[in-house]
Amino acid sequence: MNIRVRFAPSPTGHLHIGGARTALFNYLFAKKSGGTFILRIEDTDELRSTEESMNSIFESMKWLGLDWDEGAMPDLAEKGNSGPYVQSKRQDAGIYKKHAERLLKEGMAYRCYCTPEELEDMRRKAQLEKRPLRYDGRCRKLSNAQAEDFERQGRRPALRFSMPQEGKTQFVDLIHKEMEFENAILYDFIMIKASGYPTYNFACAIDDHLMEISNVIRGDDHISNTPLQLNLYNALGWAPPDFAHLSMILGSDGARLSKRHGATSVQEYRKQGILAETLRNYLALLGWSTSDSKQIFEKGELEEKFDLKGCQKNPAIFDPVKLKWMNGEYIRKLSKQELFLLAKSYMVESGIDIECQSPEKAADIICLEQEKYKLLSEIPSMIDFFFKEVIYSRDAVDKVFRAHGVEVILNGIKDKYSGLGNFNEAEIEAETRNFAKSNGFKTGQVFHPVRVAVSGRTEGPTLFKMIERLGKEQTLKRIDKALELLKTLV
RNA sequence: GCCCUCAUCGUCUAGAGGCCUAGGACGCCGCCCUUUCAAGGCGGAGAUCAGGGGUUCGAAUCCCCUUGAGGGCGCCA
Repeated sequence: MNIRVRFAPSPTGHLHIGGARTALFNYLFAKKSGGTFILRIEDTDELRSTEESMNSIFESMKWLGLDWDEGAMPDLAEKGNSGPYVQSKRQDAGIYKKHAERLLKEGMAYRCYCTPEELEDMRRKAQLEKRPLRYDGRCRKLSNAQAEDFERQGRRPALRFSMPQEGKTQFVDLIHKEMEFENAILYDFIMIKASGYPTYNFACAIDDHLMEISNVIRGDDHISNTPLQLNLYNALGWAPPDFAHLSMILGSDGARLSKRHGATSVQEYRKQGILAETLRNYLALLGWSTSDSKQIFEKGELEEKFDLKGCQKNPAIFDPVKLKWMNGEYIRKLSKQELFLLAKSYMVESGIDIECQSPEKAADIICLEQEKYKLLSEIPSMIDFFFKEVIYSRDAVDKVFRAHGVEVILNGIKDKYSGLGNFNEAEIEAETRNFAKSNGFKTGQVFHPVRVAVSGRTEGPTLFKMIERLGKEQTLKRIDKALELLKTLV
């Protein structure tokens, strides 16, 4: 059998972490088995769906490298032979109506004239009487006269599926194994809303069948929808796909991941400077693992190793700290050129005039601190002093410049550096050490003030590499500036 | 309230009856390296496997109950 899987987001916002994880698992499952990965847009919520969200989802998917073989594409284009892949277009094509009418004709669906208010009352009453909150099926046996009466009142009916009231619905979930539901607790869900739009449970099942989806891999929150959809398949005489329900992703407090836990969309993490590779790797490990608990995967390795068998049944808490650690790992693996290209936009964004150095020089400077970066967004603040006027941090001044002998040291170093013909790392280091030794200073005693004088801070790249990159002119200028500052200290 | 699901270090997890005195990773602590901050190396603390009953010669692993957590019960998806 051909493996065909789909990711079916509804365009009501940006692609969030949970959705991205579902998309990734579907993608990996397809790649692993040489199957087809399909992107379907479920925009049957006519009030909340937006084209903007749809495009944002496309963009996040592309960025994550989750390229789909079939489905909706940007600019209203489509790819594949099972289209359209946007449900509103399928609705326009009459696809849902056709199958709904067949069920209606065969007596497996019925018109429901209940108003939202009536349904709300029904639920309230059930709540009060401690009964299950499901629809009581009152419109199932409406007489023609009653129906006509409602029609005359101007009520537009919704179409409900007639759920079997006895027996059980069973299926084998690829992750959870055997699942069983009493049909009596299932309910007559709405297939077609009064507006004519299909509901999720209806459109989803119809499309999965028509698109020949072999495996439905989705979040745990859909478990209770599965028996509903299974009964629909059954009524239609269709063979259902296999199901696999992924555990949820929770926030640090164990509650469902939401805004108050911090960034929740792929886009936000991208902005922070998480690499796409990092996010893929991290997300893959939320609810899935290999038997050796491998953490970092090489390019293409996830596609090769992914397996539904390694999926966890229990929910996973999203850990931003581990994400950051992993991002550092991936940043360290970047080539100089890759890092430079990635960092560039963050530099420009934070107002650094990157053009004041040659691209080679700028790349060189950025890579000086490569092993320290955890987020691309923190790069500018770590190396900005190479590109603009030095600013002495309060902290550094208090900690270093107030020590004895700083003035003597800076003056001495200034002299030494001025006389240097070859202003390179080795020469600078030799000269600096030499100065310390011949004047009876400990190396640290000299290094620290020099560091603060040229960079304005106590932490940074290897001192002599840093000074070489700064250049003779800048270095001397900054030592002078530090000397001026010293005079103002009391 | 009803239904469903889940339960191993703080967190992500390995574990499919004896290999478990429970392994790895993040984080934390210490040491080494070192001019700083990182990175790296080495080491450490951290889980009576939610609790209680069974089954078995033997259970983290199988069964039952309890508890806790999550999900669903929408003309949302």
